[in-house]
Amino acid sequence: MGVRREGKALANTGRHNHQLCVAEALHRAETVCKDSGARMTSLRRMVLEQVWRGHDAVKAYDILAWLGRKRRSANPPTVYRALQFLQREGLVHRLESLNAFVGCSQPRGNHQGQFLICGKCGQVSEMEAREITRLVSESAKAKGFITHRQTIEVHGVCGQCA
Amino acid sequence: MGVRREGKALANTGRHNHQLCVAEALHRAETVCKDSGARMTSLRRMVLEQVWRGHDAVKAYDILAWLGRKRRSANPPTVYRALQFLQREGLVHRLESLNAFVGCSQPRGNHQGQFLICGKCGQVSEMEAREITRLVSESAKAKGFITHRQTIEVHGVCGQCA
DNA sequence: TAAAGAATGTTATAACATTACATTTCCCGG
DNA sequence: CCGGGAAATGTAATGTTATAACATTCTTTA
Repeated sequence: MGVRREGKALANTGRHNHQLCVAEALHRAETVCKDSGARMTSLRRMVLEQVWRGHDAVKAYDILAWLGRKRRSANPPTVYRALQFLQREGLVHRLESLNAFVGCSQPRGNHQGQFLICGKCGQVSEMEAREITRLVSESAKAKGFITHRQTIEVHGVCGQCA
Repeated sequence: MGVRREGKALANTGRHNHQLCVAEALHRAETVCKDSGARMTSLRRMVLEQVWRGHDAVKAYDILAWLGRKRRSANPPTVYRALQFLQREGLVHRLESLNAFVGCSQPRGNHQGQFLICGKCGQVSEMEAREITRLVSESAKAKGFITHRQTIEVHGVCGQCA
């Protein structure tokens, strides 16, 4: 595993003011939910806030541990249900190759992203290269395969670390 | 989960003679190991054979259960170690989005594949579209990111099922 | 053939995720 | 305002996936 951040809850990552990222993410969440008629409860807000504690991928059980300190009840289903909800609303993505979650900063309906995962600092950034999505779909189609969903996760080293 | 095959060990999948696939896979394995100086033991052969019981993805614990019937000792590390070895030799791939494994039919050194996973029949086929690999690397590079490894898994419906 | 290194055995536990059912909260029509 | 139904959350148990740590056996080769 690349990096440990448990408990620290650093406010700044790299050279930006991360408070702003969090605030924006929470605000987007309100908007998205208002639009879709979904309920943005306080539990879900807390989970989303934890997902956005930084720009690295966050483990369900880390969220659970943190939640345990803030409220009486916290069990796995609590966290997994909230994460599922946030995924449905497009506010959070699951990274299959890490068993972890990351916030989405462009939660427009149903987009396919590609994820760049830095092995040094753990930061994850999301690309949305429609050419890639298209090329993958077409290549699959050429083999008679109809694409529903693409999982594209790139492991390597980010610009800051290189 | 798409499909159950546990225990059945069908010889034919679709319209082909699967015995042949298995035989070829085992033969390739011998060659690959001879070339790399690695040891192809009987345990590893058995695991590889199970991975090739069909063209769908195989779970580590299914292999474990099967192994348990064939030999005295079978514990998780037995299987995971064999799978790790087979991955190193390029004979097997891990599908991150399924937590499962699939045999590789073109085990030339260090290739990057893309996997087409049918949600109906469970069959997995591997593409090796160098354009995709290239486009993904370049897109990442444009963001300052150096690619080491790509995980590309496409979920959808295969030609036979459609 | 003995030492070294590779492979496997063995026990235990860590890490990740879901099922099933009970209770509470929220919202809406009456 | 209030009662019924749906959504959300609580709770306990368990299922699934994976690794750590150390002991033993096997294989190669000097």
